[in-house]
Amino acid sequence: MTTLSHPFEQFAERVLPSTLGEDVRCGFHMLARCHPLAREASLDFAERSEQIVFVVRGATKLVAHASESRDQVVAFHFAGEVFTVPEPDNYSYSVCALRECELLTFASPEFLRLAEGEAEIMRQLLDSTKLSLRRCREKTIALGRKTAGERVAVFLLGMARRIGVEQDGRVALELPMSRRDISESLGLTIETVSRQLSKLKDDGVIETTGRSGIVLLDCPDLQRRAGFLKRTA
Amino acid sequence: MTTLSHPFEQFAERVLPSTLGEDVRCGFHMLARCHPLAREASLDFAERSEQIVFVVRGATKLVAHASESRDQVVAFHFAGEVFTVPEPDNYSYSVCALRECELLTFASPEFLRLAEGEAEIMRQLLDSTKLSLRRCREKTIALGRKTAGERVAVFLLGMARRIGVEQDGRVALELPMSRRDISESLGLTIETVSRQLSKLKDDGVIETTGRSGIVLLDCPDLQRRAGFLKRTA
DNA sequence: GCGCGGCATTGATCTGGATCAAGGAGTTCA
DNA sequence: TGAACTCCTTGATCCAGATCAATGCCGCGC
Repeated sequence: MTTLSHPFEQFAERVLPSTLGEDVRCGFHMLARCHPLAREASLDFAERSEQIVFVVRGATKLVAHASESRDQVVAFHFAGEVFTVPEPDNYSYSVCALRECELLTFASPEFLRLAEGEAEIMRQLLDSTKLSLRRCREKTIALGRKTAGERVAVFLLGMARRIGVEQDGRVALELPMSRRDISESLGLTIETVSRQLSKLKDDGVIETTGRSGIVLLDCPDLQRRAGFLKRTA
Repeated sequence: MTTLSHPFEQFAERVLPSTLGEDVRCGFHMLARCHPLAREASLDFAERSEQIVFVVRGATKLVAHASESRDQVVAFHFAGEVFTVPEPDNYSYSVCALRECELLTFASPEFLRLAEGEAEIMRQLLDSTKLSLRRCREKTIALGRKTAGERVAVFLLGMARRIGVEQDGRVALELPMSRRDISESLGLTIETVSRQLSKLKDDGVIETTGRSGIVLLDCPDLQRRAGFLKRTA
């Protein structure tokens, strides 16, 4: 990845087809808003229309505000991902930086007007929306039917697939989110998440280093603890 | 609505643009599979690719199977709606008829190949996927952060908007799903749902008639009980 | 390096909703 | 129209995870 290129270039390379006409490309460029975000800073779209967000660099959480001091982390998103922030209705949503971050945002109606004729972009948008939907449904299953231990196992396996580094069977993770973020994502409390992680450590399934480092020592065991369907291999 | 027309006609009228070429339209027709479903019958896509489903008539639930006897109702869908059933991964999904039903299904990859050049259809598909995503996120918030009482209130208000009949301030509902379906949707037990409904009845917020009839007498009160953000009117 | 502040862990207690266990009321079908 | 089945409601008890309360430890700033 060319780390020093302009944010829009990164977006274009990832999302826009190379055959795209210069005028349309320019339209997207005009529409793009760049947001450098410090750690813990958040983007609030309270008054605005649906937004399309591209994570140029860093890691983010999409948070829904149910009421004072009751936030639900709806999703985590990492560099290179595209996602949609709904306009506020029963809840208001905001995007918060887990680490220092660079985001590109587009007002959705204008984006769609530009993209409508471009089959490739529409396809990309549909794909990323379907990916979000799939993840959200899996979260629904976890929150509706799983125990604390299962939820934590599901979380670790999901993060391993997305940001893990495999090395001889083990997977090393550098979690960008705090225990609070994890608990607000899993519908648990900080204490319960901590206890479950301690239990996994005691059982020799994971190792932790500092606050954010986790090594998954036994993924098959975690898989069993996650309460997934038995793979009908 | 012309109740006796062929299922595919209903789909075409709702989803396909009137300007669509006869050959493409014919392609969709070839791809469509019609499924008349009796009450409680379900369509299982265990071995197949992602599916696009159109509800011609009736009411359905999308169910995820987490493990034996632990099902989560991911969504309800009513006549005229389009939704996507993911291909099985950690969970397997099925669509189940709440009442006698008629469904039209399409294998997603083939559908997309046909739709790719048709901006209007892609737009519709994106819109219905975003609607599913929005509802799924709201469910996530409910399951992650809300009490039993709040979840039931959210459920009733949601159903009121979708299948309620308003008459002088009250909203009459004829729920097509059982208490079990509701509990599996809200991540609760049958008993808890029943108790919460009884409480609402005692408090004069709703009235029930038979097993499936519910009248919402005081929607503002329900709104308060749902634990939504205060509307910053 | 060292001390400070916030995050994480660990322990003790409490509680909302699950589970277990009967009854009661709607539907259906003879 | 009534018998039987299924679904729903209501009550009693239990428990996973929340809440309350210290303590410990990492990481930053000086």
